[in-house]
Parts: sequence; C-alpha cells; structure tokens
Amino acid sequence: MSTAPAFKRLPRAVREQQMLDAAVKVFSRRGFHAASMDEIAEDAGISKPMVYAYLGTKEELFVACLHREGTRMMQAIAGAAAPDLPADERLWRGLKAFFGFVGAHRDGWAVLYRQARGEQPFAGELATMRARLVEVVAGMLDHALRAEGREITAVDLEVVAYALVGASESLADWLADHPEADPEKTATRMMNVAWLGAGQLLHGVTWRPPAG
Amino acid sequence: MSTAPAFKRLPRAVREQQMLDAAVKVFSRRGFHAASMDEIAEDAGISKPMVYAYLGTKEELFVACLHREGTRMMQAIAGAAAPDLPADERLWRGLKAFFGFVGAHRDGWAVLYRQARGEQPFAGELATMRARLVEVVAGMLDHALRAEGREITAVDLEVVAYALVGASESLADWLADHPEADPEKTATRMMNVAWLGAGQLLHGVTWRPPAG
DNA sequence: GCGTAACCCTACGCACGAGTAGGTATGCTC
DNA sequence: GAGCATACCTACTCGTGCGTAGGGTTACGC
Repeated sequence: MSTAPAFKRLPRAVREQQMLDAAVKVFSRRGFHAASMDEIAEDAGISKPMVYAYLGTKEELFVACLHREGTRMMQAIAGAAAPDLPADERLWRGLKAFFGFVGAHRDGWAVLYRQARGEQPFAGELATMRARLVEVVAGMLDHALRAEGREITAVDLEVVAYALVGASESLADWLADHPEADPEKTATRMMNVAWLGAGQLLHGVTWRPPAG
Repeated sequence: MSTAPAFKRLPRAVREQQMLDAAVKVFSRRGFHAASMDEIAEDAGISKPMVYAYLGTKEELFVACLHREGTRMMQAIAGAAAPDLPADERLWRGLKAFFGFVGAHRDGWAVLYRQARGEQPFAGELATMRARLVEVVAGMLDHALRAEGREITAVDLEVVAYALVGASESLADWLADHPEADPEKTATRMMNVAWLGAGQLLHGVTWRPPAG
C-alpha cells in the first residue's frame, strides 16, 4: 500500500494533446527561446522527461505545435471555401473562416506564427503552409480569369496572390493585438481591399508607372 | 618599442558604426538568440567588452540596429514621397523607395525585421515604426478623400492603411527571399493591388457581404 | 497471479553564452 | 614629458536551461 499518486496515468494520445496545449500556451506567452521545457512540462501537469519521450526536443515540439495549429487552420478554411463556388464567394468565405479562426485563437495561433517567421529552423515549415495558401488563392484568381477568357503571367498571378495572403496575415496580426475587434468585420475590410483591387485587375484594368 | 599592435585605435563614432554593421550581419544570419556577442565582436574586429562599453547589452544592441536601419528606411521613403504631390503619385514613389531600400538591403533589413516581430522586447519598437507608416498612408488616403468631398470612419481608414502596409511588408519579405526579383517591378505589382483597390474605395465603391 | 510493457518520476551533467573585473597601451593637452 | 582620458585587451564568473541516466509503479494480457 503506497500513498495514492496525485497524478493519473493516461494513454499516450491524451497526454500528447495536453502537452501540445501547454506548449502552445507557453510558447505564445514567452516566445520560443524564453519558453522553458520545465514550464511547459509543469503546465501540462507532467514531468519533463515525458515531454522528451513523446514529442522530442524543443525544436521538434515547436514544429509539432505549428503543425497541429496550422493543419486546424487549413481545415477551417478548406471546409468553408468549397471549390464549386464563384471566386468572390470563395474568397469571402475563406477570409471569414481565416479571420474567425485567428480571432478564436488570438493568443495561440497568431503568436506562434509570429515566432516562426523569425527563427530559421521553422521558416521552412511556415513557407510550406503559406505556399499552399498562395496556391489556393492563385488558383482561385486564375479560374476567375479563364472564365472571362483572359490570361495573366504565372509570376504576376503568384505575386498578386502573395500580396493578398500577406495583407491578410498582417490584418490577422492586427486582429490578434486588438481583442475588441470583430473578426468578421475585419474580414469584410480585407475583402474590400482585396476584391475591389483584384476585381479591377481581373477586368483588365491595370496601373502603369508614369513614364520617366 | 613594443610589437606593433594588429589593431588600430579608432574614434568611438567609427567603431560604433563598425559594431552595428557587424551586429546587423550576424543578427540577420543567425537570428537574435542564436547570435552570440562573441561572434559580433569578432566580426567587428574588436573584443567583447568594447561592444558592451559602447552599445550596452545584447538587447540594447539589437534595438540600436533596428533603430538605425529603420531610420534609414523612413528617410528613404520620406525623401521620395513629397507631401505636395497627388496621392497616387506619393504612394507610387513611396512604394518604389520602400522596395528599393529592401532590395538593396535584402540580408540586412528584412531579416532584422522578421526577428523583431517575434520577440516581445522589440515588438514595441517595431510597432512605433509601423504606426508612423500607417499614419502616413492613412493621411494620404484621407487627403485624397477630402479632395473628393467624401468621408470615411477613422477606423476604416486605419484598417485599410494597415492592410496596405501589411501587404507591402509581406511583399518585402518575398523580395528578400527572391534575389533575382526586381524591386521596381515588385513595387508596380503592389501598386496595382493597392491603388486599384484603394482607388475603388475612394470612389465610393464598397463591397458588402452577401445577406445571411 | 505473474510477466511485461507502458507510464512516470527525481535528480543530475554539462555546455553555452551574457556580462564583468581588472589591467595595459596610446595619443592628446599643457 | 607628466597627466589624463580614451581605446582596448585577456580571462574569468555564474546563471540558466536543455537533455538524460537510472529507477519506480500501475495496468493489461494470458
């Protein structure tokens, strides 16, 4: 007869999720480097070696966080923007889903994301995700273009898509820093800038630099 | 007669610039945390205590880098976008100056900038700079609006400005990662998205979410 | 009921890098 | 050429936090 342990033995899958929850929380609050594995372990209600046993080193743990949250976000967007809708409708729904997700995870995703931009080890992971987003947006624009019998070079298409994704990311940052702001209203504003701009381009209106 | 020292005695102002040059280089390559003061000192051709004596702690050094580079950038933009020009001309010149600057400092500014977004201690410094930019852009749009006898809420104005600045920042990131890309061409593309979009808004065209 | 695998812990080693103590050489002023 | 400020160095201290060694306990199959 030993004293009843204060902790519960839980299956691996459950603990892993708890650890990831804790890691997202701590990484967000402190930043990648200032976060300590001890704090993450404590927050998860577990001891440090368990974290190493299940999720590996600190870097691997961070990538795991990024991956889980990123996948969730992509699913939220993909689920909202059905591919058979017209382009503007898809863009609108995608934006709404995106800002809705960020709004619901202000302290989680957005901050994790900011971290990842800086540290080289994670830039790749992030670039992959962004590339997927850009591809989706570019595909959307291209589809709308072809429907009008128009063409545009692949690079131009990519850059426009990149600008739109970038603008959205920045507004997401802004949203994360403004707890009082409404995600849907932010999405509307983004749609205004993005669609009216992209819409003009789609109709063949282009801006040209003044001569000289 | 002592052996001639390998180093030269230089006035403080000169050494400080050398140190900042080295710091920008090392911070960019390694990231804030992975960069060591030893490496920065070595790269500057000086010993560590000199860095501490002149520029202070690691954080202070980083802020000094950010400040110098940021000031240079703001000057480049301000010098290009004279306030008496029409709004579209100002925006175009500002964008050209901005992307020109980033293109000329690909490894310096852009990476430094990315670092600062993540680490809390520097977020403030960065936010200040961004706020100045947003203010300038918002003022530009507001001016153009009033010239047409139109009005818009301050928040909407700020968010649109924020989106434009954000999109530009993202394209700057893209530019930094694509050594072959042409800064002016990138500025043109940004102008297309920004101005056609903003231009529509300025003419009273707005996008509204579908009902339901 | 008994072996074995899965969970889980306490306690440490150890490297790394920020920041400092204390001292030396050089040039400038009068 | 004595005095003084400035430029500069070598060689440490010391905290912090990643990652691990080694061992205990509970559940589950058979």
